[in-house]
Formats: sequence, C-alpha cells, structure tokens
Amino acid sequence: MISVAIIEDIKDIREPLFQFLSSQENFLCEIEAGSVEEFIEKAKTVLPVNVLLLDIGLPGLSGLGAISVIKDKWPEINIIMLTVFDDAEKIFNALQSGAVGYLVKNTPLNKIREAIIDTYKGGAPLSPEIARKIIQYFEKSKTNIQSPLTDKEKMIVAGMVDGQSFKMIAANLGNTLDTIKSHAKNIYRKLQVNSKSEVIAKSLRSEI
Amino acid sequence: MISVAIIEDIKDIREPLFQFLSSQENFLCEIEAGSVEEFIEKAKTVLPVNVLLLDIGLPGLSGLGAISVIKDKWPEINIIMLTVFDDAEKIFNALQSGAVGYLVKNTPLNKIREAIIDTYKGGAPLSPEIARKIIQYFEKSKTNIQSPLTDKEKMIVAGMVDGQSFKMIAANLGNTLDTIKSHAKNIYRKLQVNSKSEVIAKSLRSEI
DNA sequence: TATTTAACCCCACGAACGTGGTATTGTAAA
DNA sequence: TTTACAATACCACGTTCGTGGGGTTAAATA
Repeated sequence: MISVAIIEDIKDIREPLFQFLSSQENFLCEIEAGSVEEFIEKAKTVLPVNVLLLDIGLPGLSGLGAISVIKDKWPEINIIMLTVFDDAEKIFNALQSGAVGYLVKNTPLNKIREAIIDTYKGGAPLSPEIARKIIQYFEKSKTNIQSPLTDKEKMIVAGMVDGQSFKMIAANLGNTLDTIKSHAKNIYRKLQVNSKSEVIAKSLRSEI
Repeated sequence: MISVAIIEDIKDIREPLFQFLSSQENFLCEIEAGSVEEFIEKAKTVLPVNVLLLDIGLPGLSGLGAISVIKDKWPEINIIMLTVFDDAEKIFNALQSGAVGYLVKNTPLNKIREAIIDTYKGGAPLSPEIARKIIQYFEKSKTNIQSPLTDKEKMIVAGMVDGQSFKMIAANLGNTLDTIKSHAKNIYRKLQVNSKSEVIAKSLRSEI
C-alpha cells in the first residue's frame, strides 16, 4: 500500500483527485488538506505518508517554503510538486529543497497515478516541459563560434576529455598510435596549446 | 512528420525498434546505423533528422563523445540517449553536451514513441530513475560536498587545470619536482583516478 | 603518549606524451 | 589544374608522467 496525501487549497482540484486516488488499488489516501498547517496537524496522527502531492500556490506558508519544513519533520516523505507555473527558478528552488517530482496541473489523473507509483519505486516524475527546463539548465551557453577542428579531431578531443590515453583512443577509433599523435599535433597547433591537459581544459570550459 | 534516426550497435535492439517506429503514423524513420561513423555517412543524404535515438555504449566513437560532434554538424537535432547504464557522471556529461532526453533501454516501445513525440513538441523525456539522479544532483549541490583534498593539494590541482607541467607547478609553489609528484600520487588516490587529465576533467566538472 | 596525517624530499624505471621530421592518398577549393 | 588540407602512417628523440619504493619533520588526534 502506498500512503498518499494531498495539500491543495482549491477544492475543485483537491477533491476529485482525492476521490480518484482513494479508489485506486494499493493506494491509501488518508489526508487531504487545504493548507500546510492543516496537513501538519493531521499528519501527526496518521503517519507515515509515502508520497505527498503539494501545490505551490498555497495560502499561508507557500508550498515552496513548506518543503524544507515537511522534509525536516519527516525526512522519508516523497514530495511531488503540483503547479500551473513552470518558472525555472521555482522549479530549482523546489528541487533543491528536497522535492522529488514536479508535475503541471493539467496532467491527466492516470498520469498522476503513474507518477506516484514511480516515486514510490524510487523514480522521479517530471512533466516533459519541466524536464526540458532542467535540461536547459545543464546545457552550456551556446557560443556559436564554430570550432576550427575537424570531425575526426573532435572525436579525438572527446577521447581525451574522457580520460583516455592516446593508445586507448587509437584502439577505439581503429587507428594506430602514430595517427592519433599526428592528429594531436594538429589539434595543438589549431588551439595554440602544447599539451593534452590544456585541450581538456579548453574543451570543458567550452572554449572549443 | 517526425523524422527519426537510430544509432545502436546491437541488431536485436535496433531492428525491432526501427520496425516499430517505421510503422507508426507521422513517423519517418529513415536512418538506422550501428555506429556514429555510419550515421554521419548516411545522414549526409537524407537530412534533416528531428529526433535521434543514440546508444551510449557504441564501438568506435562512444555515444557520449558523439553528441557534440553531431550537434555541431546539425544543431537543430534532438538527441535522446538510450542506455543500460544510469551512472550519474554519464548522464550529466550527456546533458551538458546537448542531449535532451535520457531513456533506459528496457523502456517499452510505446513509451519510446511517446518520448519522441514529447521531444518533438519541445519536451524532454527522462526515465523516472534518470530523473531521480538529476534531482539528487540538485540536492547535493545545495550541501556542497567537502573536497577530500588538502589546501596544498588543491593548489596543485589548480596548477594542473591551468595547464602547467609538474615542473612548472613545483617552481611556482617553491617545491621540488618530486614533492609535486608525491602530492599528485595522493591526489590520484583520493580521487580514484590515475592521470592528470582525469583530475582536470573532474575539477572542471565541479566534481571535486 | 602513540599514532596518524600533511608536507616535504629522494631514486628508479617504464609508459605516455610532445615535437621534429617524412610520406601517401583522396577530396575540395582556387 | 595547381593548391591546400584531411586522414592515414611511420621514425626518432627527449621530456613528462605514473608508479613503485624509500625517508624526515611537525602538528594534530586518539
């Protein structure tokens, strides 16, 4: 059984969701609350809750601020944020505070059900549009300066960055050691460096 | 129509996937390749590809190294990584290089289909277990992991990242070459690597 | 007090790297 | 069609790195 709780101030969203989840097999849906304060009061008696669906836009203590409070009281709880906003700052704030998932509110009920199961199994449910925002965070600022390197040379640089020796790179790319060394010489000339280390540094600093 | 390509060396995985996607409405599946090199060759004629399913464990140039090469040639392509590994380092490396999604290989065919559609619409498909790893990254970055290195060792790492030889580092820090080499040995042991290059890579990836 | 650890230093040997060449093939631009 | 460059490969030599030891001193910790 997965014990689920919902904190959502809008009754028209909260109650249908509560009804739906209560009707699902293996779901134990004991707490529905319109505010964080209400949840904390109710949770004292009926714990442990496995998964908590938490709205961001709440009266009183906001869902965002509530995360750390709740995680502090019950560290093992899995919090999935429910939101209409897909503001990047809010997302990162929530994730840093300890939320494990982030769903937009128009997510279909059965997807929410799946998300809760995923979470219970140790996964993290993210709506695709939320995931894209997170991915973008990782992407390096694209300085669209075209690299002076050829495809082959880029492959060799990739090998270097991967921590491979020239011998390993040669084996992986099906060349001889001397061929890789020849390419390395050209790479060094083009980048105006004179060591493998500098190539790796330049590459990881997105200077290639 | 969504134009899809697959790079996957294992025929028993590639071909069923290719067959399935080809049979889907609104899918144009023109390229299947067993290696990055093969894909680049084929892609010259049949572009543009919207979504590319890319295996990580490829012979020759690895899928990981291939991302930047491919994105460099065709910046508008959406790359979804396919993998059996869920090693955090590989995931971040891939996302930083420009992949937009990350699926584990046992993902059902219809989920892969959904993932491609999500991607085409501007979303980012992540398997729940991958998403969890990314979430954990945010949690960890909050409580900044304390480096196992001493101050002196950090200075030496800084020298390495700066592209200096051990001889230069020794001169700058007023030590002998052998002292720096001794420190390097300790650094390698603590970081569990065995080359200067790997230390530089770890450092620039903020993994120290 | 005993033990650990950081920081310092030395030696030796093989592996890996950096640099100077030369050379062939194919392709693409001038 | 000459020119240029990418990709391949080889040789030689010196430098740098990686790893196996060895050691001293001072400071902090158990």
